[in-house]
Formats: sequence, C-alpha cells, structure tokens
Amino acid sequence: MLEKYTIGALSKESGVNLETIRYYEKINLLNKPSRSVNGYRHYDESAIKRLRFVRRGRELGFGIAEIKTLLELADHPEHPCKEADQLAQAHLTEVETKIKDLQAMQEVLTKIVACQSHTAEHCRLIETLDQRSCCN
Amino acid sequence: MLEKYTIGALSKESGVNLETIRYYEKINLLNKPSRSVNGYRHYDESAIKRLRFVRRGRELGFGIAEIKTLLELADHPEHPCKEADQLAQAHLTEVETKIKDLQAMQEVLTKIVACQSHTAEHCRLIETLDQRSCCN
DNA sequence: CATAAAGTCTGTAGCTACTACAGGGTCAAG
DNA sequence: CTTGACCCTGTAGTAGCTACAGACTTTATG
Repeated sequence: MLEKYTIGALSKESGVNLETIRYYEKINLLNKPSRSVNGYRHYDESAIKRLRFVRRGRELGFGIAEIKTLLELADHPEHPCKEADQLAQAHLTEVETKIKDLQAMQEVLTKIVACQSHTAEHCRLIETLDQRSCCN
Repeated sequence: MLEKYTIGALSKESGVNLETIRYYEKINLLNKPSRSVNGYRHYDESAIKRLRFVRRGRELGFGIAEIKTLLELADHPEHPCKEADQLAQAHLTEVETKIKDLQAMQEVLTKIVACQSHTAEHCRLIETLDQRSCCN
C-alpha cells in the first residue's frame, strides 16, 4: 500500500488541523502511522477516509467517544451494525432537540433585533432576555 | 438593600450551579458580593436578575465575553443599545447557520437510521458519512 | 553549494466554560 | 452536643482542541 501522505498533506486532504491529527493519535482515536527513517509520519488513502469520517462526525455533533465506537464498528464488518444504528438513532434525537432549542433562540433574537428603540432605557436587555420578550 | 440570599439560594433561584457562580465571580463576570462575618457570600434581588440574564444568554449561545459586553451595556442606560442590537443580529445569523447545519445532520442521520440492513458490510458507515448517503 | 524557508518532531502549556473534589470551617436541628 | 447541611478556598480534572518552544530535516532559491 502506498503511503504517500505526510501529516501536512493529510491535514490538507482531510480538512483537519495538523496539530489535531497528532492529538487524535495521542488519544488513540487514530492508529499510529508508520514512520520513515527520519521519524516523519506517513499515511495512506485509508487514513484520509478515516479522518474525513472523524471530521464529518464531529461536524454532525458526535463526541470523540461515539466516533471511536463507530470506527470500531466500521472496522469489524462481521458484526451487525445494530449498535451503530442505535447510536445514530440516539444522536438523531439529540440533533432534533438541538434544532428546537436553536429555533427558540432564533425567535428571541429576532425579537431583540426587531426592537428598534435604540436606547438601553427602552430596550432593557436584562429584562428582555429574562422574560423572553422585548419592547412590549 | 436586603441581601438575603446565600450562594445556595442564589443558585436555586437563578438555576445556575453553585460552583459556576463562584467561577463567574472569579473571571469577573459577576461583581464581588458582600460577605458576612463568617465569610459567606450574600446577594440581593439584582444578583438573581443578573445571573438569570447570564444563564439565558448562555442558553442562547452567547459566549462569556459577549455576555460581559451586554451586561456593561445594560449597566449604562445612557448609551444607545445599538451595539447590543448588533451583537444580537450577529448572533442571530450564527444561530440560523447552526440550524441549517443541524437540519443537514438530521437528514443524514435519518437516512442512517432508515438503513435497515443490519450488517456493517451493507451499512458502510465511513462511506456513508463521507459521502452523505446511505445504502444506495 | 550554501543558506534560508518550510515542514516535521516531541512535549508542554493554554484555551473555554465548567465541574469535581479535598480539606477545612460554620450553622441549625434534634 | 453531635450530626448533617451548608459554606469557604484552592487545585485539578473535563472535552477538544490550539499554540507555542526548541530541535531536526527537507526543499527551494540565489
């Protein structure tokens, strides 16, 4: 297998910060790569895929521990992925809650922005956020 | 002014963890409260309002620094709250982006959950997240 | 061919926003 | 008068990075 990627190249290909890659290795999220004589890390295509998976997982809001589980499941295709499904299901619920919360925030912020009396006296921030209403 | 609240009471009234209140004091987000002879902190009603504002702000996704700015604005009613409006506007944009991202996540996760072939072989997780599609 | 810039290495410290102790003092009830 | 609930300070831990310091290697330029 060709191991043509240095850590810098992997960083660019995967979109993951170079220091973060080393960090992921340290916490055993990524396997230890092979090294060339000078001690430089070298990676192959599969490392890019893995790292992209990690990045996307993080973007999707999965924690490191969850991603670790998912990677382990992916590494053992002989096992049923019921567990992975359950993880995804749990996460879906979490995501849906997050969306609802953010939509509530959106509503309040829209009201604050809509408040056009530009003096703190009329646009009393503390009360506004406290009571979830503005300038009424 | 009556300073009838101990830190524990303030914690209950504001919904902010007791240790977190001390932390907020340490980082100068909250003013240093008066102390009784034994060294216990004592708070009044305004502290509750302030702390509720902080909590709500955090819930709305504002960072500590942003909240500090908002509190300062609220403390000076003579200043126009244009700055506060701008902060809220900027934050609203951020929240809207987050909602969109989460909705994209929701879509992907729904697909993963909908994938009913319960072997990792067919439900190839890495490719799934990488390509944003599942079991096609 | 020399040198400078860019890349890599390890290790440690810093970041945000908390949370969780340890080890001690204080206060109210039974 | 002791037990338990509360409070105090200070430090260390948490997640998930990010940013150095100080050293080595590789590559590009004059």
